[in-house]
Amino acid sequence: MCMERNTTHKIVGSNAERTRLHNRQVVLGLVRTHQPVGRAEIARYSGLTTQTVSNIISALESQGYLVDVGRQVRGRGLPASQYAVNANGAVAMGIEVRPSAMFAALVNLSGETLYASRHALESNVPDIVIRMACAIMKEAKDSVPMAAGKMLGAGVVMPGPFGDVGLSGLGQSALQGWEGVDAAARLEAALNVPVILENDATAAAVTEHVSGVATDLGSYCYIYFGTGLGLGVVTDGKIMRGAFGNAGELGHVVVKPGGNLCACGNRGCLETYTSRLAVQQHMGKFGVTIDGVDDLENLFAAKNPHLETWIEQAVIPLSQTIGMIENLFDPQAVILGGAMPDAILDDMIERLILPEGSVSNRLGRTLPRVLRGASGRMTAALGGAALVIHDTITPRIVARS
Amino acid sequence: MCMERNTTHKIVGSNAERTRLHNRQVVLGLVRTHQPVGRAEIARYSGLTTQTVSNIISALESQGYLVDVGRQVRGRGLPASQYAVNANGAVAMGIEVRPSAMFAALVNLSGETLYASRHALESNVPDIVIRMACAIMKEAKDSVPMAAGKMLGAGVVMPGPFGDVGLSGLGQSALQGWEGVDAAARLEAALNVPVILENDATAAAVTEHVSGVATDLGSYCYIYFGTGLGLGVVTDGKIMRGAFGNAGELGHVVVKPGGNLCACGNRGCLETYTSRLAVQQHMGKFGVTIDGVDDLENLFAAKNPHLETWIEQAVIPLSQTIGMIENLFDPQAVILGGAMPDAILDDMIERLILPEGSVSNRLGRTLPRVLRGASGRMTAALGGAALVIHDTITPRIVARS
DNA sequence: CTATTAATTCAAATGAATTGAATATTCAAG
DNA sequence: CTTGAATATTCAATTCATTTGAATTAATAG
Repeated sequence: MCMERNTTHKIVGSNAERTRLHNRQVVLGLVRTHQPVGRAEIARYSGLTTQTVSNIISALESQGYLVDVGRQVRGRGLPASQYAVNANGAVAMGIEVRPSAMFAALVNLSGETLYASRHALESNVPDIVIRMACAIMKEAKDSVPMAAGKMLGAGVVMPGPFGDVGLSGLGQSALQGWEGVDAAARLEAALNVPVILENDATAAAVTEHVSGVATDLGSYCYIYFGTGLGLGVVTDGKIMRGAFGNAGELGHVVVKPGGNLCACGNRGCLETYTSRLAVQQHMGKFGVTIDGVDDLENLFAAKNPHLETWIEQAVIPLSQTIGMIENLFDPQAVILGGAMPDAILDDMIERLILPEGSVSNRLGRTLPRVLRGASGRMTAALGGAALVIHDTITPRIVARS
Repeated sequence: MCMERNTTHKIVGSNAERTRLHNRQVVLGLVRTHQPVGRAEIARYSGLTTQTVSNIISALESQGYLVDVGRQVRGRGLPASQYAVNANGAVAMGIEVRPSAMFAALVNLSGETLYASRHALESNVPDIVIRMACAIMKEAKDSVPMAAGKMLGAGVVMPGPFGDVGLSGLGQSALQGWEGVDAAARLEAALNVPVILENDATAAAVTEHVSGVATDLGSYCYIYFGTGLGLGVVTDGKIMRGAFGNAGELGHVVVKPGGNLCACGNRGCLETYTSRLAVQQHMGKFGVTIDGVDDLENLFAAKNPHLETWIEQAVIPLSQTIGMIENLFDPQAVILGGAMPDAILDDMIERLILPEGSVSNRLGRTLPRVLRGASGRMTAALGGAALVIHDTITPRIVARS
């Protein structure tokens, strides 16, 4: 039971201004993935004329998004002036709201963190959260003077699912007092910058696209270990949110009919086997309490046998789930990340027994089927910022060649 | 092991012509979903000016896509001229290629079938298939003279998965001699019309959008009972194909770890419980052979107890799967259809025990969670045609409101 | 040293949407 | 019954971004 998410997608007409915006994004996106790169080359990639690209690149350069990195002699003809994205040409704020704390990060166009913080929350009602968000924003701006006038917006990450659905109110994750609140609008008004609202898994997935292992991927899935277990999906460069913004509720997919009883009422939910909650419960049985990622990291480094047992068991439904994701989404790769130590994620990936019967089990593939993504407690906050950057970088029209 | 599918999506720039094309599609799509409707109303929906909409509608009318259905007095002001799509303003061909036969349909803009046929195939090597496709095309044109000059293209449906993947060569469904063949290009050259290549489930899903239960839906999933079991996914009006065109391999999702052994090597694939293959095998145990949809229909009408037992059992993993689909894709609805009799589909839907723990189990929903779609042996062929129509009707830019 | 190749820029043209004014038709008020 | 407000549509001129075609710059090949 959380705030409503407005995911109404409206079909709209296009005009010269939209065209311009779109082309700017196309050019920026192509420079990002091909940098350093010249105008003529971008023209070839984009299908635009060199003249158009030239105009756009001049504009982007004078606005500080791109930098000229000198000419590159490559055969005959006039050597092309090479351009690259100007890392500090713009910044974005990412704010993750959890029930008892807020995590925030200020990130630049290259995904580098310029500021990060954690603030405790006495309460998570809208007024308090919004006031805290403003304070954080101010603090970030003060500590990074360079960011002045370069703020693209804020990506706010809140626990899903959104709206009043069968999985709402499953305890720990819910925020109070947000029912029926238009969170994006309230935050936008208070912070005075564009605001994007998103769930943790999707935010994390986009981080990987902006600055991570998915930089060159257009279609991939991100399994996010948060409080529960989420799936962020990107297909053809587009984020998949679902009709009501609740796509990717991976934790409550049933992997073992008649298995463990889950808080949602189903039996055999993946979350009861493979998630932070699951590992906490498992370790609890042996009198070990886990408070954060650090605890897990230490236990793993100490080769705690109970933890190893858990991993061995957790990897079985996880392998099955990855096979399912592959067959349903046919991604270029599946990424694992979130609030799990890198070492454990790496270990899990090594132990996976990926099913042969999968469309991702293809001859001649070079990319591994499963990759490790960003992890740590800042992941979701960074993802919020990444979403904002993604929005300025990625165009919305994608046409088949 | 089937032909390669070119699903490379390229980011391209926009220009005046693309803008025009896009806006034409926007207008056509909005007229379709709101017909009968006036110019000013479309302007409001689309965000375009009335002048632009007026120009586009005039053009579409003179090209025969739209028809003026008279003025409608609705309060003050000049009564708006109402427009509707001209059902016979354009037609599309749908061709399904199966190992031993080809099914074809000629369909108009409203999704009405103007011609349908079945042709046996001695062999399914490219040359034979392509020659047959040309013959069918000619036959269709001859039998529907009205179609002359109105052919938008052909949608060719072939069994997936495409490429050399872990699920290839699972027997009955494979076509021979198509390895590495650029099927779309070959067909396009031979048929001399634009060709879209697609798998059965996706094609069926699009049928529902063009003329079925999904006319007003932007995000939905279609569970297709074909030889195997496929999932067609549409999110925000966009077809989800996956990175290699193989998204939606629902049949090989594991619903019961350690369960039935599947031809793909996995254990507990959904296909071994809920599919045409599964019902055939089940009935075979009792000496009943099933050759087509008709056989199933008769058995069901006769209340065959073995068939009823199968349905009872099949519905359990199906319910679980629908829950999974809901949680992963968050669709407005899940549609069931394909090579299963309506009566059986309806019965299955009635018997479903949909999980409570699903993001689709939302308060105040009006649409049922599961709908029955088109069925019958022509479904996939009709879907091919629907894809072509969808392509002319649906714009590719979708922006958030 | 000259011809060729390639990148970039300059200037004018094009195409589609927008803007603003004008016209047509109905409803409602006096 | 007349007049004014509301609504739909059209006409004409303008705007905006891209395209087109010619000119300029700079490197390599011969």
